[in-house]
Order: sequence, then C-alpha cells, then structure tokens
Amino acid sequence: MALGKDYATQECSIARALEVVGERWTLLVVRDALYGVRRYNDFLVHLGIPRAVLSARLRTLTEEGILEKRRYQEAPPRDEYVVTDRGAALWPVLRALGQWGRDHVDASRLRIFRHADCGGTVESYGMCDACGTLVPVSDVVMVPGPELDSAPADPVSRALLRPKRLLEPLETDPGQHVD
Amino acid sequence: MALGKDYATQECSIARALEVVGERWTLLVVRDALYGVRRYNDFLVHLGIPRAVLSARLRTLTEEGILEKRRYQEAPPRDEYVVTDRGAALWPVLRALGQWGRDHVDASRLRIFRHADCGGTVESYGMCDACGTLVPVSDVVMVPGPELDSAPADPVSRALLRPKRLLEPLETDPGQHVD
DNA sequence: CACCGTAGGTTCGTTCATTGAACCAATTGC
DNA sequence: GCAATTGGTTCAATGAACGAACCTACGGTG
Repeated sequence: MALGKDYATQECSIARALEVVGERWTLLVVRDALYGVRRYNDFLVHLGIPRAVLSARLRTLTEEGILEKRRYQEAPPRDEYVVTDRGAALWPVLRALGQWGRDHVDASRLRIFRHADCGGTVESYGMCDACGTLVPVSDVVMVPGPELDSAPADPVSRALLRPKRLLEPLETDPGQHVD
Repeated sequence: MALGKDYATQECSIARALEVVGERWTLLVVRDALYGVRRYNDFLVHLGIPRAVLSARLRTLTEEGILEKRRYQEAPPRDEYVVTDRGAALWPVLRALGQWGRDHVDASRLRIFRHADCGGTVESYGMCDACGTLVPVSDVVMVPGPELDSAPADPVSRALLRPKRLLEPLETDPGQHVD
C-alpha cells in the first residue's frame, strides 16, 4: 500500500519519523498527551477529532510505544493513555513547530512555557533563556499567554488555563459543564 | 471544509504550523529544498511522489511563501523553486524530526551535518556540539553517513552523496543515467 | 426495577485526498 | 521531421477522514 504512511523511496530519518507521527492529527494527539490529557473523552472534546480517527491514532501510537494504555479502574473498565519516554522525546519537534507557527504564521502568544527550576522562559529549541540549560519536558510549566481565549467552551481547554506542569495528569472540572 | 488541512478548534501555534506544513509529503519537499533540490523533475525522482501531488504541494508552498518560484531560463520557459527565509526557518523542525527518527525509530546514521566554520557536528536542535552556537542553515554542510547507500539509483541521490552545503543549488549529473 | 448519564468505543455511508497512468505543450538536438 | 527533455494537467480508482448513529458496561436516581 503506497498510500498513507510509508515513504518507500526515502532513505532518511526524517521520513522514518514522519511514517510514525506524520499522519493527520497524530502530532496534536501527542501534544495533548504532553499537556497531560489522558482520557479518550478529553482528547475528543479538546481536539474536535472524529471518534474513529482518534481510536485509530491512539491504537497506532500505543503500538509504536509513544503512548501507553493502562487501566485505571476496573468497574466499569476504564483506560487512560500516558506518554512514554519515547513520546516525551517528541517535545523538541512540537516546540520547533510551535515556534515556527508563532514566528511565521500567527504572531500571537497563546501559551508560555516556563522553566520550573529558575522561572525563565523555554524558547525555540527547548532551552531556558535564563539559565541556558536544555529543560526536560517534566520541568516545564505551561501558563496561558495574553492572547489565549479566557473562557473556552470545552472543559479541557478550561483546565489548561491554569498553570500546568507538563506530563502531569490533567484534572478536568466536571462540575461546570455547558449545555 | 473540515477535512484536509484545518484544525478548526485548535487555538495553538502548533496546529497553525501543521495547517501549513502538516500535509502528506510537504515536509519532505521542504527537506529536499533545503538540500538544494530546485527543479520539478529532481523533486519527482528523488521523492517518488505522484506528479499531481507534487504540483499541488509546490503550488501551496509557493503561495505560503515557503518556496519561491522563479524563471531561470526563457526558451523553453523553465522555473525553479527556491526556499525563502520562511522556508529555511523550518530547519529546526526537520532537525528535530530527524533526531527523533534516528533515536527512536531507526538507529542508523544516514547523514551527518557539520558546522562549516568549526567542523563540529550539528546536533538535535541545530546547535554545534563543538562551538556551542546555533548554526544557521546556510553554514551547515551535509556529508553522507556510514550507512547511506553508496550507489543509489536516482541521479539526485547520487548528487547528494558529495559533501553539500545546504541551500546551495544541487548539481545533478545528467551524464550517467540508468535505464 | 426502569431510566438516565458517562466513558469508551465500533459501524457505516458520504466526501475528500492520494495514487499511478496517460496525455499535453514548448523547445532543443539530431 | 522526429525523438528527447522539462514541467506540467487530467482522470478513474482507491484509501482516508468525516460525522452521525449505534453499542456496551457500569453507576446513580426515582
């Protein structure tokens, strides 16, 4: 099957990477997973992705070892999807894409990433502009930027308005749902 | 049109970027353009991409200001596609993807990127491991790694076997074509 | 016990994108 | 006059994405 994921003729690690994470929606699922989203329904409402596509992406990301599916309660059976180290290693890719998007598509500052240890800003390549170190994902705190919608419709976006350390599970607020 | 390129609900510069360069083949076309490929036929044989898709990608990349189409001879009319600054700014994205591909998909060293000024290796985020500076794309020299096929079928891959400064036009060798 | 709500999916018909093969056009070299 | 080169377009077939509907398993409420 020449269509879809494989770039047969390419002898290149960029092509290898894109075969795994280059499909539509895949990198946005990984982004949400790094932001702490873990549950099927949270991905669903936050991404606005068709259910069938989300199921397919979660399955292949799990097979590829980027997410790990694990049961967090037995009755009723409920699973969550957690990023692995391999998934967390995609952070520089997402950082680079976000930087390019901000610089060359849309200048607004939607989210700001801070180094938890020193308070500096994590810029282009995942480096802290204050202390100059390469900040691991787990030491990054995401805070809303000035131009982020302050009253979004879905509960996941609302939960992401609070300062949030990456990788830690997101706690949605089921209390204030909208009709 | 909800299908295809837009991620309507996403308020995120990663999604903005993916709307522009997230389609199938697009980032590989940009990669080739950074490697110095400029002509329709060179993209075609090197990527193994369907002609209709290549035409579509070259058109949208030109419209987005990532490539610039320009006439290099009048009779017969011939155009080439050259990366703009906006396109060159995607270098960190490609570097990050390539790094992840090498680290987490396929461990082989296919290409090595060297800093022209100091001879160091350009690693993960486009930084030189010897002098520590962020190397601009135009100062990067690509050399074949030990595991790259040393006798590829298409002339573009053969031309890319020679050490090659990025962004500079690729000179294919029309002499030794294969049947 | 009937019924609703929630979480996590699958199924299915329609629409859109990708593919590969064929065709087209302008010009140079023989 | 004829083939080759370069840079495309067109078209039928196939695959992927979309959105709506449906399904399962449980818990809570009246």
